Amino acid sequence: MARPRWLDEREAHLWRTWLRLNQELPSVLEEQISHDGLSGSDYAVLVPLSESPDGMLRARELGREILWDRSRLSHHVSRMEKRGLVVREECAEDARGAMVRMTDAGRAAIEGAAPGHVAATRRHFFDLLSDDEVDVLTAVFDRVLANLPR
Amino acid sequence: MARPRWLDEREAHLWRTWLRLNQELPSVLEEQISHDGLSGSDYAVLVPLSESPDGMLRARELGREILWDRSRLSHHVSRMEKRGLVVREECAEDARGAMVRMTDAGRAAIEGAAPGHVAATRRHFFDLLSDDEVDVLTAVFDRVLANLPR
DNA sequence: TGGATATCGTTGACGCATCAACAAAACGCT
DNA sequence: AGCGTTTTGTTGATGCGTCAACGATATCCA
Repeated sequence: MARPRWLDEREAHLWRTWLRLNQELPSVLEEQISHDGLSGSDYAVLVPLSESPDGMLRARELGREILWDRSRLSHHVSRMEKRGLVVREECAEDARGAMVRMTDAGRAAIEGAAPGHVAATRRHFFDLLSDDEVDVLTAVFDRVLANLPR
Repeated sequence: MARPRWLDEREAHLWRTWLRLNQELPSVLEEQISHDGLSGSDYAVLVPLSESPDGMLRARELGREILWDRSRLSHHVSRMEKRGLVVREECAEDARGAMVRMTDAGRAAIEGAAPGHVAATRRHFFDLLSDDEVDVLTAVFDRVLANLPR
């Protein structure tokens, strides 16, 4: 760890590109989502809710899905609640728990935003990839993710 | 744009993995950098400065390199200045401009942090990639980046 | 059963990012 | 030269993310 091998030119280029892409692509997609009155965070919260049976998840579960800590989720749910996108309810089987339920307005919001978001995702990402490249990226990302701590 | 093709299962998997990786890998690396008393933002600012001739860049240039807007850079430079990592100086050829110069303490900080950061980058990323995969990722990322608006 | 421990969600404080407004200086056009 | 426009950097207000502390409940284990 004291004197690691430095990155060679190819690696350095890839790394810079990766960093740049991670800054720019999300911000382009965020901007697209915002046209429909949602932030990227709103969208992240609403997706798992929309995929769940009653549009409802326990806060803990929801946080686990999107990798948010409890505090961040609680704060953001409060804001979304004020805007009428979700509501909190008591958790039947665990009195500590809180359920987060999507409102009709919430469902309408994400259903309105999703097509544009998917289209943007295609336009800026998938349309530019060959099938083989999708395979390589999937393999690499899965491997890197699996190797991360925790 | 009204009814785009939805993502198929392969694409959806890759997309979720990509989102997850973009959340987790930076946070793992940030945590590593923070061991050396720097934030990821500090590091981002110090890298271009350390690569520039006198450890000095015009604010505009610096912001362009790391894709930060002026306001963010100005605020962050103010904080770094208080901590003695950089100093502001007047710009000779443009009286509007501001130069940002790395102090000795700033150089010491990034030189102290860089080896660990590079090691972490290897451990969590490059060590897991084959040469061919580096090539594919480079090609893909360059292409995606070139296709982004602006 | 009871007391220690762990988990869950909320809250308030703080730091950082973003946005709009601004002043100063440079540029462009006639 | 002169006036409008553009660029540059700073500032203050606002909103979000993170952290530590907390009360409430559930779980564990003797």
